[in-house]
Amino acid sequence: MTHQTVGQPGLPDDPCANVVEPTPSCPVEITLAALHGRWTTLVIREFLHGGRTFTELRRALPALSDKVLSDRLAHLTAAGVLDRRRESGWPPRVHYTLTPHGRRLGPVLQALWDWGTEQLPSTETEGAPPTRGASSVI
Amino acid sequence: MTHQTVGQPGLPDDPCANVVEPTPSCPVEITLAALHGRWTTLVIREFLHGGRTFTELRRALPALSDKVLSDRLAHLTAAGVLDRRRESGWPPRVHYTLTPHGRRLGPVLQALWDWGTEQLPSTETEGAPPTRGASSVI
DNA sequence: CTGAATCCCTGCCGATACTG
DNA sequence: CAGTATCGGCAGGGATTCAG
Repeated sequence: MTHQTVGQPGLPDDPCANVVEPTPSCPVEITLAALHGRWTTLVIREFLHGGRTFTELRRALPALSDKVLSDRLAHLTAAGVLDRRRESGWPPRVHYTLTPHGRRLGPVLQALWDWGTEQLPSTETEGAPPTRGASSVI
Repeated sequence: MTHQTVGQPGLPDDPCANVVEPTPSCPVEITLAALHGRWTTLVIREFLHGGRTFTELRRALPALSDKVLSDRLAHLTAAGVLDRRRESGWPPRVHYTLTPHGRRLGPVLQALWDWGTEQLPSTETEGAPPTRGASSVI
């Protein structure tokens, strides 16, 4: 996405901050691409609690089909978020863990969470009913 | 998405942190929904530099079609990110600005940017070539 | 000037069935 | 056990055209 936030120092004049169309090389796009797809963030959440095997994930997320779970794991592995390790022995098991890079998604998800829990301040036009608060989850 | 990051205090046992399927009421989903869609983050970037009119945005992002720009503005307005104000006079112009809520997307985009610029550390299995660094933007 | 309506096309998601 | 192959449905995105 090629942004730079308000007055924030640190990314003063990155050339990417001026692109005029979506490009996969933009850092914001890279991150959004890593998080892209339904279920992806829920899968990552599971890993923030520790390593998991395919079956453990399937039990943790029963509504997620094998195919999509497989897709997500492959995608996250390719993105450098997960580390895939075949355990020797029988039955064959594959153990996934967050890479150090993947672990640093924690603050990113925290930022997403924080914004999502924020009340919509009634500063838009009138007084928006505060029914969209953070209290009613699921 | 119903996460809670690693050991981070602040969201200790939010009920949403345990959902087993994607739900629109999860804070992470709310934020990702606000950012959802191609061009969306680029549009937000424009607003981090100040208010804009439809035409100004069209000039800033020439490759963005009118329809999609219109869609994005409507979507961001509905999400409480933008404030839409019809300017009286002729020709009719509409001025958009970030709401306070929308302005707080700055840190979120910063977090996304930061993760995207991070080097993939060669700690995954072997030595991954650092060809995916943050240096080559657009 | 600022969109809304329409059409087509592509890519994602889910379900099912099959393999090392 | 841990995936891959295939298919269908549906929503997103782009181009074009029309309206307030």
